[in-house]
Amino acid sequence: MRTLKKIPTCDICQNRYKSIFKDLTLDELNHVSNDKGCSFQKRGNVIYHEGYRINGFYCVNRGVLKIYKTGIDLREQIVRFAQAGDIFGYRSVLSGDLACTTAEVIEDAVICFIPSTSLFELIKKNVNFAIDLMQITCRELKDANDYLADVAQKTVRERLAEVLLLLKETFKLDKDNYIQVSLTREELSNIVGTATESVIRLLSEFKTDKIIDLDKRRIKILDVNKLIKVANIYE
Amino acid sequence: MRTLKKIPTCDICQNRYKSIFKDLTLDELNHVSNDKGCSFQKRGNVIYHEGYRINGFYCVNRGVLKIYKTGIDLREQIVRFAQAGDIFGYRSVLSGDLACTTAEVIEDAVICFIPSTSLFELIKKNVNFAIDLMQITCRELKDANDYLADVAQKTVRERLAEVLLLLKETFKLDKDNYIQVSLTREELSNIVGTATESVIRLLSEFKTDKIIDLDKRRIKILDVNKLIKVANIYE
DNA sequence: CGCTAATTTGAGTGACTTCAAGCACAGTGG
DNA sequence: CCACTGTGCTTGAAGTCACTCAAATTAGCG
Repeated sequence: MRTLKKIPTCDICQNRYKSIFKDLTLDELNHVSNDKGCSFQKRGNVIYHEGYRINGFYCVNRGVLKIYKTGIDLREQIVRFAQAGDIFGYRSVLSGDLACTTAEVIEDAVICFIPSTSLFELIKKNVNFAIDLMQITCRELKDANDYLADVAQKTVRERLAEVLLLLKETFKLDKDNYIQVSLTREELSNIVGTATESVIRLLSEFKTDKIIDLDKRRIKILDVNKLIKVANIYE
Repeated sequence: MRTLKKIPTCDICQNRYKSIFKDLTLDELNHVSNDKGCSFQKRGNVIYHEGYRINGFYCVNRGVLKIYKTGIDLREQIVRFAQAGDIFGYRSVLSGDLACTTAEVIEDAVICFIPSTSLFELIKKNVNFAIDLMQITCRELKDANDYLADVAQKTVRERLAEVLLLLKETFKLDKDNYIQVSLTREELSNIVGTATESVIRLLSEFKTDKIIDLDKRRIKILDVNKLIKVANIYE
């Protein structure tokens, strides 16, 4: 961890208009900018730990984090990712209880910290901000419920296929059409909710079936429709 | 469904102070009371269907509902219950998209309907209401994430034990210490995320082990500590 | 009407199958 | 050299299917 000397101010932040701060006035935005802290964080760094109190929330300037719960036998269950423009840690601040997840950097990141007082001020001052915040929470809630039903009902094979599609949507593709995120097989298994070996086996099956292509940790989806079929998704 | 002639007004509602409306002024409350509709609903009635648009949210005056998602093969996944004082359907209203769950009555209920315009008015007028609403959403989000990790990592046996403990907390006990809710084995399996037969088998195992007692659909927890052990819960 | 008969619904059991976890171990590469 | 990936093998948990039994609903009908 390294506190940045040159803190990226919010008004010129690239993520401004796709972030929760999009509806702030310039004045409100500058307030946030003044109140916030900012740091550089390397892969593996933990921003906050499950069970600890946090007195503010975080906004990702760049980089990627995994947000996970620690289950039985210390096994991680990844519940979501956070990348440029995303906020995390706000749930604990809003509900005033301890962090129920851990946030860990998986791609070197620059992360801003906004104290909870600023958050509540914004909610009070700017109703559109409050509604935006609710919508983010609601979106997360919907995703969580959707995924809950999947995990409870689908096979590991179906879930892995679905997770690959989800990763594709979340992280977009690089120039070679590989999904732009580097996850270990274990991390993948911690999203799907299965054993690492199962992920390895299924991935190589998918590769044999020409559904995906693998290059180390990089994954390219060759046949989206087949993958959708395997994932058992209609709609 | 039957529209009630005598609508229970919010100001004298028994659930007022444990509901989302606890921080409203009397004036605001009367506004809600004027805008709302109210109906009597029998077991089996569906209040709204997954995939449909709803232009308001619901508040339970009395009775119990299950809120579920429909997964593959039309199998239900119950994500939560709603009972006296609880609101439901608000997520779709806030995020402005289609209902992602179905709400069905499992114990004859009286349900009020508050149009979305009233909801947004309240958010704009009363910041404490807005914060309360956020906290409810956050609580639901936490529960969903917690349960996601469980379903992904725990065995059916552990999950059933956990669900029984959850039901005990949610529905309290009657005079004979039975959990005050009547669920079919299939509904139980739709919470746990397993086959009906598995629930039946495990329940009778728990009974043999003197952990619970069964009387038709009624369930009594005889040994909470044992159940906690089976559920693999520390903390 | 009241009283069976017929049908449906839910609970429970047993036999069988399969998915996926777990373990042990062998590469591989940063 | 350690963390990660990959493979083979075994085993057990849990799903599926097929069925019985009991209770509750509905239909039939004298």
